[in-house]
Amino acid sequence: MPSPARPSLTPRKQPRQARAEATVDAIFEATIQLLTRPGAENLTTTRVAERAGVSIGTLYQYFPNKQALIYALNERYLVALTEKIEATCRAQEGESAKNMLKALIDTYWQAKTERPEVTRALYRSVADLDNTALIETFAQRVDAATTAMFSSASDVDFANLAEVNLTLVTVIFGTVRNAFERGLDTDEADRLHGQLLLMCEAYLVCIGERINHAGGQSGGQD
Amino acid sequence: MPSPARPSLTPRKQPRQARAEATVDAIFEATIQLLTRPGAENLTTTRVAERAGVSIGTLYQYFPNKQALIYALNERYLVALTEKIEATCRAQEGESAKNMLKALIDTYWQAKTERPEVTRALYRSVADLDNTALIETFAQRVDAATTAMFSSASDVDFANLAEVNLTLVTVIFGTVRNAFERGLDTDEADRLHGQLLLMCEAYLVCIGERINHAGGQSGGQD
Amino acid sequence: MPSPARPSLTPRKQPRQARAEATVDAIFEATIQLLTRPGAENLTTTRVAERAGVSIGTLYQYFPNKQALIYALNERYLVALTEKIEATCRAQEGESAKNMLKALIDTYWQAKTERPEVTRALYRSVADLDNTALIETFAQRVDAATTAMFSSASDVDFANLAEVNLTLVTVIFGTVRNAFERGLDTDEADRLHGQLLLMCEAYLVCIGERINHAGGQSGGQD
Amino acid sequence: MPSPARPSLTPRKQPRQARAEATVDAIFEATIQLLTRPGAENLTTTRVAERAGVSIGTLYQYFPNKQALIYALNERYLVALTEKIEATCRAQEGESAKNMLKALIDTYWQAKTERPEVTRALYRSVADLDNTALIETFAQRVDAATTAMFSSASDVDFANLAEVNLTLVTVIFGTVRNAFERGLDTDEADRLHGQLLLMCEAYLVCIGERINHAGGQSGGQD
DNA sequence: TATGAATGAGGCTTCATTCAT
DNA sequence: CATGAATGAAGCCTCATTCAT
Repeated sequence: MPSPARPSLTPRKQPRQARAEATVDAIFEATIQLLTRPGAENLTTTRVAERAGVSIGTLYQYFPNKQALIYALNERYLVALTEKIEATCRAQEGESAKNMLKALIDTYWQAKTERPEVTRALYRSVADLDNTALIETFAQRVDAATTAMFSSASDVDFANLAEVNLTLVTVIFGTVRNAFERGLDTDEADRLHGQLLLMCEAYLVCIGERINHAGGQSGGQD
Repeated sequence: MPSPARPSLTPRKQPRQARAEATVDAIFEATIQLLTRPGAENLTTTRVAERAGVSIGTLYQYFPNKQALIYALNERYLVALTEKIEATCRAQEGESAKNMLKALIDTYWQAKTERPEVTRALYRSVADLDNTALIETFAQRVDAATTAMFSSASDVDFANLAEVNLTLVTVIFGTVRNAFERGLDTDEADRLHGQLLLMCEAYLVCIGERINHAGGQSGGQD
Repeated sequence: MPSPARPSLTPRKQPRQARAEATVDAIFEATIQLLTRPGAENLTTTRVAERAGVSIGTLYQYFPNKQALIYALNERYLVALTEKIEATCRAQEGESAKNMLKALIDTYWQAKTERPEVTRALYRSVADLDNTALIETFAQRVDAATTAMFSSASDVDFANLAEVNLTLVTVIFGTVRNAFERGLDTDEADRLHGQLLLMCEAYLVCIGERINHAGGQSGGQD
Repeated sequence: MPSPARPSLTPRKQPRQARAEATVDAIFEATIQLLTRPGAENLTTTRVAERAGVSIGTLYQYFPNKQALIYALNERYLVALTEKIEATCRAQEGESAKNMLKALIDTYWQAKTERPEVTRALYRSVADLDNTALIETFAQRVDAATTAMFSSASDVDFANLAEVNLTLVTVIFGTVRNAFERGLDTDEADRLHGQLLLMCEAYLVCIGERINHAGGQSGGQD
């Protein structure tokens, strides 16, 4: 993957026919399979094509180069992840902050945990890819979604929403990833999961925002 | 790069003469330089040797293969980081939990921030290296150090030290890394740094351990 | 080159298109040419590809490594040699033992002599190759062929065919190779050729089998 | 082992002191050990020196280059083998031809069989060495020895001693080597050994020389 | 559009050999 | 004399990519 004169990362053509879409899917699937096998560093376009059951020429019909393939794969993953988070955020509109935290943590934790090898593989795959733009794009979408969610909390009024949101999002996502990389066993992971929620709640209490444990009755004039 | 028939990652020979030690240092330095340049995926043994001002053969006298070089570099970094943390922990013996948290976060944050490109480069460099063992070794040393520190806190008695320690360590390290990867500007970073400390303190309060918030006011003669 | 974790010696892909077959032939031919030049120890994949007029990548499309190339070349040679011997054996069915011996010796002698540099080169090329299996396979085919031939001899009935066959085959092939390696001049070689035949005939007489030197005159109803 | 401008093959200096002789012996022994291990193709001067317990510099004090080492090793082996054969020949002076044949075959067979891996290894080691001269030198010595022996046979008068001698020597040495390479089991080898002797005897009979099977009893006036 | 044979720059690594200490 | 750090030419092989069919 030589980087000077970085080539286009956008797919070469959009699959218009069903057949083409199936091909692209097969290629993605093959890539993931190879990526999640030991020896993933051996990911080669030839092997991807082989496993996808298409010729190498066909692969290059859909992706102008290897980086574009990896980029597209990560994009796909990030889109799905982001959409999950957005869905969670929408579903929590108007809920209590505590519920929001719980839902956010659960969603992210589960997303990272359900196919751990895939997560790990994707982390590795982007090592030498300039995916800053990708990351940023999706970070913004996530920030927007969580910000909107928290601003609708039924029981809290955030004085400095931006700061709190950044803190929570950074802590949650960072902690989950770290937990993930430490290879904790299920038991430890579960307990950590719980403690993370506790910590985030404690944070909200601490920053002086009143959480109406009792529900909305005490204030509500907002 | 971990594949069946994993080649040895241990250095080939220990430098015995002073000359040899200088050589190894030059190789490490050259590796870091190449790693922190854009196009880091182009790290090649040839270029490392070139930049280190030694022949390629000399490089291979000390490292049996490219992976071993990267591995050794990471080990070196982790050793230094771990030792810093251990020093911090020892220095905080008997202090208040709040001071401990502050010291721990500061130490780690600074370690990651002072040569950010190096940090970033090392993260990337290990992408396809089986460094699980390395990580685990140092995670244990760090856990031991922080556990010892927290257990000596002057103002708190942890009912479940292991769990609390794991939580704090995972949250702090994960958050710092994530903050770091998001490429926050200095201002955001500073605020996040503060909020992280706040959150950890709040966590300690929340789990029911009594922290003397009042510090001096309740008694004052401390 | 046989080492632990022996790499595959089987060709990588079968040529499907005519173009590909020509390529493989060119590679074989180039290998032989390089092998038969003085300095044969300098056989390198790069030079083979160069002389064959193909790129080094193409060579590796068909042979997974250098050993596989040498192995395939030897296999090819042994197949040809074995087939020649089998043909000779078939042609001698029902002949007299003496004729059989003559035909066998002549065939082998000629096969070794007609392109002596090739023979010599192949002997050298396999020096560090685990070709035991190859040798064994062809030794068995040859044994089978000669055994069948001798068992059909018109004038002899072998009491212990297996032993006699092994002896004759080992002596003939060993002697020819040795004669060959001694670098005898034509004259010496010719005389040795004759003496070898004589010796084998004498052996048959000696082991008590009746050879009808006189042809049919003695009776022949046996 | 690059061959152009073939460097000197003669040892650099003769060991004069006992210490030096021990060093050379250690180097030879180490070479044989490495040569007889699987992976013998990996014979390197560094490894030889290591195993011999001397520095690489010391090795080069005694051998100007790697080829010279291998050459010297083979020379040593051939000298020993030749001397064994010469001794046998001297011991058989005046004996019957049959006894001579038996002694010669036995000697050679045993020499090849007693350390088969060494034999095999040496065969391999010379693959890319121009040892023609070596071979020739020792072939001549052996020829001289066997010729002298046969000419002293008590019971035979060779009309064409040179031809007979060449034939016998070529057949015997070639057959033994071939038997050796076929990897025969002990049983087969033993029988072949016997048959080879038989064949050589039959040859002598056949070429019209009278062998006094009865030994001296029939006349003794010779 | 699909195929797969061909390409070749360039990566990793070895190892015979030298020479300053 | 011995040592062993350093050398660097050169070998093997991979793999992203192209293009004729």
